[in-house]
Amino acid sequence: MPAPGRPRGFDRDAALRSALRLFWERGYEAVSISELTEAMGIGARSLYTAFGCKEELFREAVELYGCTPGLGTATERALETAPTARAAIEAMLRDNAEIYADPGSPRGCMVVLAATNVSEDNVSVRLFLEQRRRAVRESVRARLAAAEGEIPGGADLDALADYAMTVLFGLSVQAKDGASVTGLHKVIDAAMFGWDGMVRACA
Amino acid sequence: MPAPGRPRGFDRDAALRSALRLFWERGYEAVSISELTEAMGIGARSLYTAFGCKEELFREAVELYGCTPGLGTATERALETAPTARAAIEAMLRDNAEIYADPGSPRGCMVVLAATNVSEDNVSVRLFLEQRRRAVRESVRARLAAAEGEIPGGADLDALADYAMTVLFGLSVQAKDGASVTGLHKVIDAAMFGWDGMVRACA
DNA sequence: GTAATTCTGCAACGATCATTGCACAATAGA
DNA sequence: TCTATTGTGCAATGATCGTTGCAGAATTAC
Repeated sequence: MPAPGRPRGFDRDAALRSALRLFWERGYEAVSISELTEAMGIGARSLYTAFGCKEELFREAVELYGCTPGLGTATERALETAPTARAAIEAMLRDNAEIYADPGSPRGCMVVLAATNVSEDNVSVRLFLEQRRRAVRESVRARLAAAEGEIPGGADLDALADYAMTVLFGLSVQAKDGASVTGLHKVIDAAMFGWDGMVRACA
Repeated sequence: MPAPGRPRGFDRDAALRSALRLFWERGYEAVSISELTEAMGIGARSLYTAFGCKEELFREAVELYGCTPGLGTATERALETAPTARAAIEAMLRDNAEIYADPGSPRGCMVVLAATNVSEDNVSVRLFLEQRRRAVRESVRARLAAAEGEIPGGADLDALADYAMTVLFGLSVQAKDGASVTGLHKVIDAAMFGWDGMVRACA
């Protein structure tokens, strides 16, 4: 049963995907409504009717990024499926590295890079992504806390989680600067030595 | 001997410092000329007479950031004065961490954060900072190459340098998200285990 | 003094920003 | 067919963007 009124003349999901790519590539403020409408193939009026305003569109795009297989779900998936905490962290880093450096997509993580530079009017957008980053950190922290026996009791789980997140953040900048997938994997090789050393030191 | 013509009615260096802080805090495009003129205490016409245009002002601000003791010089200084490559990397990370989380300054590194989101018109600004980041990486790489005997011959200096830069980049994001100095130092504790493991693995 | 030079305040420039009012089109249910 | 509801194209909104022309002020060199 379709809703009453004139039906929408475009594919809302496809339009949102176009907006996602643009926001991901350049960030919130650096993308204008006119660029969005052109990329989405719709008029400004339709954009506002369908998505509310620019910020709501951005938030929807971020949500889509977060729940799209092969993009935002990689982290959660890695944390859930890996058999050990160490493997979970390594899988999170490596799977994301592949995504960050994928030649067919914007480089780096949208959640890390898409709202770094905002004016005073749009601080809320920056805080929105900051909160998403914090949520990822908490997922990582929770995975470490659930690793019975694997991590010695004296280990600083907060420090371990922050370390993993720091490397993850850094990978986004590296990818944006043009780093290759193999280069990122070598970085992760080193990073996992850091994990091992940290865990061993607290044994 | 002063130059002919009407003398400048403001302190150019002080005005540049004000612009630096603003650009550092929010980034290139998120700061408007009117905000700059207000912070610098001058009219728009004086800004353009003294600095040329917004991009030139930004570049000068970045140069100032780079050559200011306690800001951009920390990295170079750490690389030059530390007795070993390992100590150089650690000092670079720790000294920068102190700067990134300094409560009296904008959080994170200006070179890493100030031109992440730019429109198509200002790609040159992003590339300008990208080049500065690359230059830092080359300094790190050179310091590693100069560490005779300390690092085994089979070690991948590029990977080690990229790893150090990745952690350094990540620290900026962490600081921007509100991480404490002690939190950053704990991250660096873990990161240095990564260095040791990487070096030992290639022995 | 005069000329040359540089800086500054004012007021504007055209362009673009995100957003919306309005008339009309296109559907559903009655 | 009539009403209710929703989407769309057009054209505009006021605001702000970075930048500049111009007249006059302030200095040096002569």
